[in-house]
Amino acid sequence: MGRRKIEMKMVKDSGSRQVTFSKRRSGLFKKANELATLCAAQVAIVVFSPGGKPYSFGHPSVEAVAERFLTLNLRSRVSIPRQLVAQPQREAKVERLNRRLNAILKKLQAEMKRGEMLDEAVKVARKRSKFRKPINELNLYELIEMRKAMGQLRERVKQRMSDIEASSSLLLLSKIATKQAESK
Amino acid sequence: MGRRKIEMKMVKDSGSRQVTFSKRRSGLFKKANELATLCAAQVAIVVFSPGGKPYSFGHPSVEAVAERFLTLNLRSRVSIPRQLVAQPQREAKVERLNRRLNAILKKLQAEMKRGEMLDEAVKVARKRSKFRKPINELNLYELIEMRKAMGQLRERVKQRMSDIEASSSLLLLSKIATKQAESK
DNA sequence: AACTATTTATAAGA
DNA sequence: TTCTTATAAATAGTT
Repeated sequence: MGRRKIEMKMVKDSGSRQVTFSKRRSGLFKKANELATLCAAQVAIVVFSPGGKPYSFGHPSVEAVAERFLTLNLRSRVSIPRQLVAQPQREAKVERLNRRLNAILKKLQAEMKRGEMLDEAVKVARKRSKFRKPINELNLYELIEMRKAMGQLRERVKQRMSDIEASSSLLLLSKIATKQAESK
Repeated sequence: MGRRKIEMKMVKDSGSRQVTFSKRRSGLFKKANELATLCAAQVAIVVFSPGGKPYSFGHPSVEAVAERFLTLNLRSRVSIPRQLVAQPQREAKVERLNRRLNAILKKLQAEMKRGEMLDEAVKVARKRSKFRKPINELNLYELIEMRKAMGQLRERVKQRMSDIEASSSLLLLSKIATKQAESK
């Protein structure tokens, strides 16, 4: 989009790279703003320049978009044939599965609450920093702690998901195996 | 940028809006990718469509942007003061988040239970098959449906998890950006 | 920061 | 959804 076509590789000259970054960053944010305006969409962007400076764009704000997932309206999109859904005749195994899933969800919930605690910690830290500028040691510590807890949270949630997946798959496999045995 | 210039206001027709969103979202992500490639920059984007569907772009990934930033900027010479980890001084906003989270988890749980309904359905089918051997059309159909529904359920849960991860990371990033701005 | 020759994105249409 | 194409917009190189 200019006098010449350029290769899609990192611009070598550091001066040009900075100029390109500046132009394209503002182009990107403009596009993001247009997308939000034209489509009533919410958009959040965070960019770090090659020099490590952070820039952000948010419509209505980065925080609002990030928090929106909490208000996502879950609709049931799985269509289950009516005749399959009927008969609420629960047996022992179903009950056990039910209890296990509930337990998992409780843990998930507890872990999510930890995430909120971090959010809160950051707010407290931000308030403190108003009285102790520039950024102080305490805030650095907090960031590190936050990062650690974030990572742990993510790992634990991933693990939980793989548990759920594994048990679902096993359940399905066992059913198929049973049906095959019956049909012989 | 097309056959005609358009006003920068929300596209009224919902169909056109969806088309515009789709095209511009991919354009935005392409631009983001170019920015990252040309400038060795790190970029993270989260977008919600007018219909509420979340989309994300990250280079190298939304999570990695957070990770690398913290690694580059924080020296490892710290021990974390205990008092930082928890100050349960809940504010109204945190409470709201908590309630939203609980609501979502309830829905997630409801979806999980739907998965269990399938389990039950298979048992019903199995009982039926005792009277109609070998395996009948209905059972095959049921199995196929079950497999499909299982897969969809799993995909949805995965998607939800990646939404949560992306949003968490963005939230963290925005906080860090704010903190840096404050410290200047 | 501005200026343009070009390239790229995309609105409308199929 | 995907493609085509006329046109608007972004931008690479220049001043």
